[in-house]
Amino acid sequence: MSSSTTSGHWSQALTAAMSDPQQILDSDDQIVIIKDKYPKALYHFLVLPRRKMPNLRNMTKNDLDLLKYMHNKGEAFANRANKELKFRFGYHAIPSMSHLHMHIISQDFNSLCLKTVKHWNSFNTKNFVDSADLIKEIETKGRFEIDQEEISLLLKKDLSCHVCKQSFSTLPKLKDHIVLHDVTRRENK
DNA sequence: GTTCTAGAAC
DNA sequence: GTTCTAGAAC
Repeated sequence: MSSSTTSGHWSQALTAAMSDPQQILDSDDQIVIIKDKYPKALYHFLVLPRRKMPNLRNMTKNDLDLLKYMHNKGEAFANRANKELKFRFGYHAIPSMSHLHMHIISQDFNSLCLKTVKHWNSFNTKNFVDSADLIKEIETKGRFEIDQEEISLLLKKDLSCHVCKQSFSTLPKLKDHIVLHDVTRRENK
């Protein structure tokens, strides 16, 4: 069988991971939590609903209960993993992998797997949709809107620090800079 | 999503 | 010469 058949294609890897007991960190009847295979920060996990969910812009109020459940499970999991670091919980507006997944990611971005401009911007522009914002917008407007063209431009735009907004010409320079910030922690004392 | 690597940028 | 990005992957 070819490796490019649908079930074996790279974009289906999350669906495969969900049914691999060795990869499951936590699960219940509604969700599964796994490690991101190429973590972009010290702590980087994914919350996946067991049932198939539409993509962000096809969500309706009927999906709110599960979205809230995923959010709460994600926050609890982050608290268990590390109480010092600041975390964000959210979805990529333009995801590469199939099967809806909520990222749980600490804001240190200290990782050798973070290698490209697109990596950086996918977590630090409007391509990263905070779970709380998604939920709020579906509650108030009944749906979530995405300007795909705007987002794909953002992914290529110049790099800037998520803490102080300083711009950098290359990713290595930005990575050298962000380690200087201690405000990736929850309390900046 | 990643790997590989050509050639642009420095 | 080295660093860095960006496009193909059959």
